[in-house]
Amino acid sequence: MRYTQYLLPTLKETPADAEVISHQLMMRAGMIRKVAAGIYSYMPFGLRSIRKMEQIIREEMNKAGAIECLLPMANPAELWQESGRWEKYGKELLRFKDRKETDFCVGPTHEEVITDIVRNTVKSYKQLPLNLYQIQTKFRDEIRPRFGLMRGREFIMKDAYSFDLDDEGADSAYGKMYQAYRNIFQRCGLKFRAVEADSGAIGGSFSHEFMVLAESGEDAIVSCDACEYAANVEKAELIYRDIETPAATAELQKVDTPEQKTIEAVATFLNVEPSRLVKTLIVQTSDDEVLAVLLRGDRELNEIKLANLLEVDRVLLAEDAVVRQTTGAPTGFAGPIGLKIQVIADSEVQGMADFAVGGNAVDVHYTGVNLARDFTVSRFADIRQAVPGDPCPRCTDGKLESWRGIEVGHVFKLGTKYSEAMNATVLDAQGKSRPLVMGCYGIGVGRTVAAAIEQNHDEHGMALPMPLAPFQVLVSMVNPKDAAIREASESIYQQLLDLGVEVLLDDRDERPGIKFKDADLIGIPLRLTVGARNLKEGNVELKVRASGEQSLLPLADAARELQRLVVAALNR
RNA sequence: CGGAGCGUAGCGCAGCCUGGUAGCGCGCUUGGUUUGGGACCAAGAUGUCGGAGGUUCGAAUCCUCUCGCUCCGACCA
Repeated sequence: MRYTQYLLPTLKETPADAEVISHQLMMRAGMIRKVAAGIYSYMPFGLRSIRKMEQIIREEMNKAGAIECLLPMANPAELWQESGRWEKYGKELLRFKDRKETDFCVGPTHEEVITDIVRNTVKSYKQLPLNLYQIQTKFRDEIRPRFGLMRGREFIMKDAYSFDLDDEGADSAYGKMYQAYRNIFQRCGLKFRAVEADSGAIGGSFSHEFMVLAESGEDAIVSCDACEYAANVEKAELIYRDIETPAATAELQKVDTPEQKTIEAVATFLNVEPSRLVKTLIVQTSDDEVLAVLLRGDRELNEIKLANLLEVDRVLLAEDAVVRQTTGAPTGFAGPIGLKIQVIADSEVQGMADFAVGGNAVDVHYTGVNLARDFTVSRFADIRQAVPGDPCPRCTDGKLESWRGIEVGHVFKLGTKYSEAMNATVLDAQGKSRPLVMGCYGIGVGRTVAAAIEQNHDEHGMALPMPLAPFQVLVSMVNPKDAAIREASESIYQQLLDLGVEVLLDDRDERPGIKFKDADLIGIPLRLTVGARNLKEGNVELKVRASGEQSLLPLADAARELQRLVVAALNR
């Protein structure tokens, strides 16, 4: 491709509304343009990366035995009513009516459509196992789209759905997808982790998220420094071995703590570490139950763990009025002593004695508090957020480390939720009708490209790895008006095309500075500079974008050498 | 949906408080000089000042309504 015949509108300045690096660079490198909040056009240069990502996914999915199809964006409400999600999905589901006033939605995911197809076409266990996937544009009317392609409303996603006769088959399908995902992200040259994730309301038995490690990641994950364990903090379990409650040595004492509402303030006031305090949170469940939760002073509640424990959709911190009503004191002085509601404590609290708690009255706390003697806990459980340094729940000597990650893929076992709701059954070998056991597997295509940029950039621009780069080689003619330079550049360009290398020829009549700045910005992995200086000696200059290393190549060998480097980088 | 802010040339912004002929930098066009890290000179083009209504002799500027966008929070297969 010749630059002068291409559309590659680079921006010298960073657009004001781009917050994260990948968004800024994708805008500046002319890869995307915003059309509306969370909705982008893929410009030619950006589309090339997107297509490469799709192709890698396609190849690995096919290799894993999945079959590509393409489902409609417009979904009839009927199907969504059948699964119950027309009501449940909420405002994120973009709904509309056709000319006959029939309700439709734009598919944010396609369990309903695929299940409908399978129930109508798959009747026998002999047709199983089956794994269908598509790469398609989805729409979710996110409350708050942000970070460019990272969290758009309209986005390209690969989604796959597996169908099996039984759990065993479904587990095997899951395993194959897990491995395919590892292959995909490995091929993209990404540093990533597969982490255990909360399967949420879907209630599957297991679920993994694929996280690209990046500072700007929206998710916090932990991993063990000794074994393979890794999990989203939402999910990360904590295990206490042999907890014993120490004997009480202190007397229960009421102390005045004027205006000391936060754990920090109380700890400083009482001159103890926050870890010697027990904090009491008043929470409200989605079923409107109010209960008290005890945590060590320096810990955070993991609301998802608590919701799962209580088997409710979600839990929230209670509003001030509710706190006042249940404890008799404003927020900041809640304590377990004398409370009439259910008290749930984090397991860690079981190992504490002689601690301090709120007094359920303005400006009052208790010290020398002990379990059992002073109040009762109805249940101890793992409900706090994991932090770095916590012991690994899987091995004996590992400690947890924490990272930020961008969720680029999610695999999960669905079970029979949709097949039962939508009556998707097959006959087994005994002639008995059984609901299909399903799994679903997503990859955010645009998000993965964005994540790759987050992981591969410097102050001058992006440096996408070879498999995702829009072009493999940039041939930059320093001065197109110089006949010798022009001739040499054109010759190499032609040779590279003949060798099947994806090459962009910068044939613009611009000053070298502009060309080099643009080259760094758009980050094509290999840059060949053809300039008078080296050409006199019969050489051209190679610069590797990512490492910055430079070398001279004889003009005659340049094309072949570049091809070799491209192939090597693709097969790394 | 709660809080904050912004809409003025393709991009980045000033002007608004205190109403009076719409500006700057970059980019763009033409000509010339220049050519290894975002050059220089000269001449030019480009605006429903987000939209509607109001106040006023006169509104980018003041008032009301409205639409869009961004950030923080809540939310998130």
